[in-house]
Amino acid sequence: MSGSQQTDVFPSDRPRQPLSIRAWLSVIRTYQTCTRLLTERLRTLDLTVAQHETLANLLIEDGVSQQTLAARLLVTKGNLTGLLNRLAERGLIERRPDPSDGRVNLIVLTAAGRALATEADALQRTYVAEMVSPLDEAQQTDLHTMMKAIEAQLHAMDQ
Amino acid sequence: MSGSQQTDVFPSDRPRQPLSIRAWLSVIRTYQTCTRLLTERLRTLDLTVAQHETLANLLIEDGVSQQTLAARLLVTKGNLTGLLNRLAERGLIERRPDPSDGRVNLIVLTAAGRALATEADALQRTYVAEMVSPLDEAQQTDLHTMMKAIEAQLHAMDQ
DNA sequence: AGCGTTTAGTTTAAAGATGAACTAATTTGG
DNA sequence: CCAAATTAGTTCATCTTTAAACTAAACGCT
Repeated sequence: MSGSQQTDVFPSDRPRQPLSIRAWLSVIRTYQTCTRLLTERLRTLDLTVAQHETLANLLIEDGVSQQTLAARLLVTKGNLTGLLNRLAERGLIERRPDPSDGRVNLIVLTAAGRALATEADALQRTYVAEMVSPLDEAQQTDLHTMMKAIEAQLHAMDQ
Repeated sequence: MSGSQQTDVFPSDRPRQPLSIRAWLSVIRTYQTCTRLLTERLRTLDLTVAQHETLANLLIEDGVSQQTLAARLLVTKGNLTGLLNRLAERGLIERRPDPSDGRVNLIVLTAAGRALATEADALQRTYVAEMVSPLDEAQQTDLHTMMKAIEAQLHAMDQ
């Protein structure tokens, strides 16, 4: 699935569409292309994007409950159970009982998990920096601002 | 999964991170939030996002091969087989043999499929327009330009 | 004509994702 | 103090997705 296939790929931005749709479709396509390429690069570390995101999140702060982690990752708790099972099988994370609440698992990185997460994090930083390099600082700031505005609007729409 | 849960959700944009990472993380989060909300809305039409995207693409032009459709949707052909199976079971699309090439299925919308695709398309336009409304026209144009620049860079990186 | 390659589509195994139903532990109110 | 409600996590059915192996048809070339 490597090798540029922006072949005939059809005119998704035909002028017929309103500006808002064209703008957002470009976000969708770019996001998907970015994810696909990141997937390939993470394969060198034997990690999927979902696994990487989980580890990266734990690298910032571990020792949190599955609920908290699921909220941060924007995934369902059912999904997270399977994700953590696979990471635990590989010895990258551990579930520890919370002494103050018998229902809770506290999720922590193992040493191996922390090492791998650090590698993956470096890979991602390099990748994103390169990908975004055509934009100057002002544009990157604008992009961030605009996305925050849209996200706020989405939360407002989800009354 | 409705109801705003931008609860404690943790400081994903901590100043520690470089600007490029913060900017791109905001794209990821916004994309995911957008998808989640669109999923909810499409449920009123009994469509998943993947199904809607397939139908929307066929609405622009049908009578194309599965390969072509897969390339347009940025999904694998194996994925598309299952997707089309489910849409065909519901009578929304049809596979027609290509008289000029015995290997090819030409995918066409049925009348029901066209009607549903049209409804979903209207829903999506309204949704995206509302979501993007905090941005003025110039910003929407900038967003589109920036995404195209990043996408071009990604294709360059995928030598 | 015929052999080898390419191309179209299906199938499969594994991971990911959701929402709903379920179990177990904790909290809350009376 | 205890029944009811809430919360944490797992399990399940369903759908999405990928990569790889496979079948069948078409093409290319000598």
